[in-house]
Amino acid sequence: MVTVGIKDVARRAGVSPGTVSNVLNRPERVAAATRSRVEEAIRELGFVRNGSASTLRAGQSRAVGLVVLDVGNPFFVEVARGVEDVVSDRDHAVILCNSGESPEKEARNLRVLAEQRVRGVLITPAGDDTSDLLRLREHGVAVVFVDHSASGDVCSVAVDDVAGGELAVRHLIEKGARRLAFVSGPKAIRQCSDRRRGALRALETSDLLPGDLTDIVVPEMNAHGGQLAARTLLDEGLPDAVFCANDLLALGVLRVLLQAGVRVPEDVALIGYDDIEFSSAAAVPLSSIRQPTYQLGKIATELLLDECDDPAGHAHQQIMFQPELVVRESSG
Amino acid sequence: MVTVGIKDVARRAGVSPGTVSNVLNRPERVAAATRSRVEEAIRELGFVRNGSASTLRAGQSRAVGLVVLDVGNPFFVEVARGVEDVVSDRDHAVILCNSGESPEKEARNLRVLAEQRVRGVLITPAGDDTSDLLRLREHGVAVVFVDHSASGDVCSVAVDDVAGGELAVRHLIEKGARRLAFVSGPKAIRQCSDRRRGALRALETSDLLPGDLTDIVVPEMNAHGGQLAARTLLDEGLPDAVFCANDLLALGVLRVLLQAGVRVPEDVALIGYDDIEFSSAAAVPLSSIRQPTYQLGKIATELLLDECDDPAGHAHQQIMFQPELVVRESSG
DNA sequence: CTGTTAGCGCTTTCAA
DNA sequence: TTGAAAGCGCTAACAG
Repeated sequence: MVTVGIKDVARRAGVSPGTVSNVLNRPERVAAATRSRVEEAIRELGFVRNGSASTLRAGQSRAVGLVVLDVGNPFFVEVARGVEDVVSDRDHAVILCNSGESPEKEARNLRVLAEQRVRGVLITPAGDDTSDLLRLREHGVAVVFVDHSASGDVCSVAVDDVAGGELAVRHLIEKGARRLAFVSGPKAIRQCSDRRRGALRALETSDLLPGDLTDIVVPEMNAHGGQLAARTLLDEGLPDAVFCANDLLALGVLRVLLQAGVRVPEDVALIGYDDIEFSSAAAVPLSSIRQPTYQLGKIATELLLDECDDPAGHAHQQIMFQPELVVRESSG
Repeated sequence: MVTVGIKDVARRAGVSPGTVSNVLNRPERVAAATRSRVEEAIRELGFVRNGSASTLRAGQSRAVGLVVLDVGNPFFVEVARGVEDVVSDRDHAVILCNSGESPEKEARNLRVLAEQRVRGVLITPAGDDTSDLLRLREHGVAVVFVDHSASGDVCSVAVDDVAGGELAVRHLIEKGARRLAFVSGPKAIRQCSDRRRGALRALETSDLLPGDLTDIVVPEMNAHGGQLAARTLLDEGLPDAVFCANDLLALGVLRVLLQAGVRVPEDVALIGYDDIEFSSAAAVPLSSIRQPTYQLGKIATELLLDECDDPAGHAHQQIMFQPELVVRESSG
């Protein structure tokens, strides 16, 4: 095992360690000839800068944390892509963490990120208690909420989920649905409660009553959760239409319904949320609510890094996008 | 911005910094009373250990790197789940990197991981030149190949892709296919070339000739690549059956074929690879080759951490799983 | 433009 | 069982 430090490089190039550090961090301050001598020594020796040492000395790293609810969900993968693109443009790294919708796992992830002294954290919170996050900020870690709208003194980039829920359910009602079901994950997840509120709002502007919407809550917002929900639906009597809080749930519901011989959309209309790529390729192409997913990640990261680069001159912003209805066969 | 160090904790608890460090790292060596006093001080002060400092001092971090070809591919997400489970059991962290099948991005990722002084790297290499990786090992970073079989002095966990390719194509031939196409990403990706070799082997054991298999190579192994391939197929004349190097490609092919009015499997039979969750829910449920994906990640990580914990007593292992044919409608 | 120097916060002998 | 002290490798003043 070889360990090459900045001193070894300095010796080899016949300069001081400080100069090597300058070549690494502020190359413009070093004479071209010296610089190339140092660069050659670095190459010859296979020197790799010790990130811990520079982070320790500089007081902060060149990494940001991204904490998502479910890495298995293509929605978050697309967000991550947006983050990654900006971050690597600015020569930083992303540490991707998965909270699996669990506040405990989220807290563990945040502890690790705090220990790593990341410059900032992009997070879709798993619960409604964001006090841990505010504590992070006191330690000098910037925070931006992703797919979650904040108030006042934090940046956030979100999509109007109430509007999205309303869009989905109004569409189902226009297609003739009178008895509806809403399939979602735990109510503590804001995306779920907001989309539900939107659904209720659509009911209000129709001749239906709140009681015409049945809630089915499952523990996880993935295809497995959807399958569970569909079985409940099958047991308790099918509604005219089902609105799922995301496409993964809808795909699971679709699968079980089709297996049971239920026709979609003839017997039951179905709509999901997020418009992930797989939805259009499903057994019955899935109607959904589309969000500017990549943009969410991209803009959130720009906000975060701007805040890190100039904390004083930074004004917190809350950005809210509008979602869009995509109609396909499942509700056509 | 608050900065609480180990010294502050020590002062508050009325002990020395060394004792605080012991509470953090070897609690059993500290008297119970002292320990709880220190723990209380930690809580009161909101102390978070500086990971850079401890990594610097200890010479290595408690993190491992995972470099995958495509985070957008559910196959790798499932691998990552296996990795994550083991790693968090052992109180380590994962730094997840995406090479996007590009050796350049891979090299950048490896540099970052080397700077972070990760204990080890789990990687599915993007090219066939693994010399960068061997260099990593000289710097004391353990390496385990995932979904890629190595020889002799490195650990690897893989699935027999030649056997898988053979399984897929033999099945298509048994179903009556005489003219076949193989859709894959760049040949430099080992998964592609191995699966193709398997396909040819199946041809050999039949009455078909190598010329009966047409190669369609697309730049990216995702749904978009599949769509491209399908258009080529449509232009150049359809074969009886299509074997895709992964399910994402197959899903893309399926979509374009169906849009063009081609019936699957009546006009063209189709089989993918990986058996990702979405495949069974596709417009025409997709036949595929199943691999023990989660196990791949889990076992690779165990091998890696064992090597890190006891480099001397560690014997390198190459583990090879056998894949399994899953027949669904698309080739039924 | 380059060298010297003083730590960043923590771990880890070694003594007490 | 606890304390004192010596760095880990690097950066950022400051001097030259």
